[in-house]
Amino acid sequence: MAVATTRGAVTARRRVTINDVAQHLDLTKGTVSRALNGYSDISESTRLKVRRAADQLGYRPLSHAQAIRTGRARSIGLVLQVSEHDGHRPFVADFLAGVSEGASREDWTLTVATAENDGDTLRLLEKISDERKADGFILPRTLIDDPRIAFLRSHDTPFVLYGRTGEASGCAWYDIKSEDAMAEAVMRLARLGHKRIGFMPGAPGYTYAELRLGGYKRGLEDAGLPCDPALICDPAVDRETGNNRAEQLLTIPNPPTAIVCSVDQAALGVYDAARRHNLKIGRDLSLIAYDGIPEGGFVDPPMSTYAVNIRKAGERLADLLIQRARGADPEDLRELDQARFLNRGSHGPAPRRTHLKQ
Amino acid sequence: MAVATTRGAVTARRRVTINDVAQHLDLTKGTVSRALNGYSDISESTRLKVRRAADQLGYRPLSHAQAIRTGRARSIGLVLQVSEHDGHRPFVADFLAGVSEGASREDWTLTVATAENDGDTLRLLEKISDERKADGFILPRTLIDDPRIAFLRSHDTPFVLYGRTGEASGCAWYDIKSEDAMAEAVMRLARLGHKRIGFMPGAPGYTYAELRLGGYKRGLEDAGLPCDPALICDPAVDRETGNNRAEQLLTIPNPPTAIVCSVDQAALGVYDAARRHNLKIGRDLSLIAYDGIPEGGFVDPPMSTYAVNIRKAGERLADLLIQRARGADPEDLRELDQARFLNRGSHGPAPRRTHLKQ
DNA sequence: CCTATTGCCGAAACCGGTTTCGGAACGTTT
DNA sequence: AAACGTTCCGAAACCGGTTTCGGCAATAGG
Repeated sequence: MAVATTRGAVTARRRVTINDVAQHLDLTKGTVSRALNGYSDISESTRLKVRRAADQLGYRPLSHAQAIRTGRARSIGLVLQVSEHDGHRPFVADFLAGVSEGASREDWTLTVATAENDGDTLRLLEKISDERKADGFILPRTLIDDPRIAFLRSHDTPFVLYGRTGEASGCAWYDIKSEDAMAEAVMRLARLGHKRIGFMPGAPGYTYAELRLGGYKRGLEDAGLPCDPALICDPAVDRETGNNRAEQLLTIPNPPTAIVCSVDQAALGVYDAARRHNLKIGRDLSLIAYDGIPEGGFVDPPMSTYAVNIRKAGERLADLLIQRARGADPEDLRELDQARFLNRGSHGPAPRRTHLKQ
Repeated sequence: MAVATTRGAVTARRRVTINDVAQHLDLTKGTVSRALNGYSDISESTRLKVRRAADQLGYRPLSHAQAIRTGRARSIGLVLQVSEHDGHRPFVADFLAGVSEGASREDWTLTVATAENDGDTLRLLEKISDERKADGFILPRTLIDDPRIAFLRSHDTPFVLYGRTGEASGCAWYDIKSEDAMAEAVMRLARLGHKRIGFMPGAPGYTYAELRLGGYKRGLEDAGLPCDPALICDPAVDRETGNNRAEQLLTIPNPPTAIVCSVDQAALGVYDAARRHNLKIGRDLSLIAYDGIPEGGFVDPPMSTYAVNIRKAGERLADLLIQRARGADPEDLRELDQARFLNRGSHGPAPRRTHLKQ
């Protein structure tokens, strides 16, 4: 008669434990463990015998049995904050793929949780960390003043930031030089004859928003153009707000002939506003944005933008976190990468005379 | 002098273990454990004392220390297959939010991995299951003949399907009655006077595609319309293919005046094709799709579609899996839900005469 | 008043690994 | 031949929990 197991099925196939392997070879489990973990006090011949027997018997150590002694669960924690209207959602799949790839390369796994707000996030970080379901965390979307950092520090839990931060001392991070992209975008437009170049900032509070605004200003400076505060609209990260902010920019006296957007999603709204004003994007109004969302390729004309390899970001972050959890100095764990320009149809020479209704 | 800990920092705050709690109360750790886990052989007064002391000391059991004896890691496994061009990507964030919510409600967590192909998927399922990083799996996007099912069965690992399957005996699942939505869509269009209603199937091999096609056919039958094979185009799940398939439908003799799409993303392609043919969606060509992606609200006119509460799906699936892992009979773990119709502008009365170029 | 039952907790085994320690076997040096 | 050093493995402690078992004391029953 079949025996019910804890797994809920009726077959009674017992797990192969390290004891089974040891018994099969007439060794002790300690020896088997050391052999499999590459200790130097095991002879090459027994090491081989053990590895072969383990493979043959299909032995796979229980991760939590290992964790109890080693203290490491071999798991990366990731708490995603998914707000209702969030332009960053499309990236989630790619980002996960990258982190997962980077994790499994070192034989780690990924523990994911989602939070609605900041309080939730901290609560989840604490729980996952306290129960040691993860050995450390990747913190996406770094804030200028990020409560997660202080929190994890006080909990003595390793972490790696996706995005630099203000007080970054002792922090490991990976980031894209989006400020360079913004500066370069301004230069491109300036070279095409644009004198009035508007800017649409990203969500306030986030480090990237500050950096990209700085990049825009640097670009103006490099191009020898004045910085007119009226050309910098209010922040936008989604299509609808982007639409409104573009409206704001297009109705000032002497409106811009080009707009640089911090975020692709918001740039989609610029298309809407342009249509309303009878402006043809790429001819009457130039546009360069940032992120590289797939939708940017489908609009008419396709959007010129700086694309981020979000998957690679995830991969690198996973690698950095694992090193950090293994004790590496955070100061040595910092990487910067750059975005790739997608030269498409949304930017062109400055129009002779402005087509804008004044 | 500060002592370096395994966590990589320099503070030396030792973890509070069950022994600390026991010692603090002058009890044994066994008693503390039983008190915290609600055993009946512990008096109410000590139970209270223990719980209070645990809270006060900040005791939180190590999940893997528990797991080693109980055999349960309290973790839901999820292997996502993220192919390059995948219409299902936008859902990932919502789906994760749902699963995460359902998991944490029972104090479980979520272990996620991503795979490139079927082989990868099976390999990851095996690894995660063998190492017991997860107690069971949620299997999204059920195939008619799904290799994951046989695999997990043979590995004696619990699972719950998102989507029914062919040979579903002994399987737990959650699904949306998308076939009903398709049938209803056809009825709506028929009531609006449409006689020639086309259908764009979803990805072959998936259960949902088969079911939705069936729903379409049932709808025709209910409406008393003949089923013309020429009105059923080849499958499409992304915008570009949808565009091509729509072209296919619009160029047959006596083309349809309405199209029902299995997938929103593909329906976006129908907009492109219609524009090319100078057909105004909602007037010259009616369209009803399925999924409820956000982009559907931004196209012109907004897309009429059946929206799925993907977050709720994740939540229910998490709940079902946990029950399954706790030993519940899979036959009792089956739920059906329905999609909600978003009555927007992409469908309308059948045009008097066809506007299509023949 | 003695026995049977019940309530409640201590003691110890147990889960499946890892790591430390000591010592047997063998070769090398004086 | 004795002293010493290496190589390699067994034995046992250990990690932090859970679960089983047995026994003491208080209560109930006859």
